[in-house]
Amino acid sequence: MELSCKSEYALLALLELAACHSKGEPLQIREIAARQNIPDRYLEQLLANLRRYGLVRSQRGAKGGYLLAREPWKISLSEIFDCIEGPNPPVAETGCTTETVEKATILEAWQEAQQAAKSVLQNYTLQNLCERRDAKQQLDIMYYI
Amino acid sequence: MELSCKSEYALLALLELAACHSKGEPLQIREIAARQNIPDRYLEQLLANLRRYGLVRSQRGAKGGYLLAREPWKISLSEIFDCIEGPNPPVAETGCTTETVEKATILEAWQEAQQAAKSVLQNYTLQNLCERRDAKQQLDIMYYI
DNA sequence: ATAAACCCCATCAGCTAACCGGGGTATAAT
DNA sequence: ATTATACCCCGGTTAGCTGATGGGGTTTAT
Repeated sequence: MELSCKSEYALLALLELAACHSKGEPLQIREIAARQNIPDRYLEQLLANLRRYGLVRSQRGAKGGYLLAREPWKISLSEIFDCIEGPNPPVAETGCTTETVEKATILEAWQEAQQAAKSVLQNYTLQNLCERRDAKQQLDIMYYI
Repeated sequence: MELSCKSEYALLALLELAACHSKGEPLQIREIAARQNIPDRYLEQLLANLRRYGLVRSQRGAKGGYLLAREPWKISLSEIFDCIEGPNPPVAETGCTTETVEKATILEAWQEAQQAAKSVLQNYTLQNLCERRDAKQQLDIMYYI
């Protein structure tokens, strides 16, 4: 399974917001886009989505921008993926009885695997990710010397 | 993550082949397609793929068809997904150094989650799947009575 | 020889991801 | 009040993928 560009953009943006979170001032789309090299008009859509799902909040007007809606340690990666990748509720009565026994069996195994992946993502918070990034950055500096 | 139609078809076909495996005679595409309600021309392509990757073997000519290349307990679901979903080697130098520290960090977490899913699928064999299907079928009969 | 079955290649419709653009609206600063 | 800033919403475009179909070959049992 590939990590979609979309999700990567969202994660990168949230990582930036998490870094600014302590100082309480909003960060602008254009600033985030510039720092992480993301097409800004596209990022706008993604952030709008994250806002609708309550992961970030926005401030309009001059000096506006985006902020995390919660502390970075209260946002799991699982939630983020659900927001971005998730708008697929039209499952429409799937799940009740999946036509044939074979299909049901296969689906069960598949979902078990997906649940395993989700569990991992539930245990990662934005905070964790920031810390890992910082650690990586330190390592890079060490190697440079 | 959605289970692709493609993968489901392949799994269904292999499930049929596994059921016939003990009697050693090949099973025809059209027969599999009919039993599992799969477009036969499409299934043909999928089986060809599975053959190239050595999961099944084919017998040409009259009375021909497909057989599992190995015993059902020696084929993991992970392998199957790799064959079907897997033809994505054009990663092209990705993985060496993923541009920015942030991207690398994100990718790491993502891959960790994917690995968790893969582990589940590695522990499932076609045999397991057959058994679970049989168990399910018994249950259905019980309920019917 | 013939028919059954696989083999290979090409094409197509429909969908989604990624992206771009236009015009509207709220807000801070002057 | 006016203006500049920045979010907001809605739509269109393009490339690539998925699921599917069609045509014409080759192998093999009978």
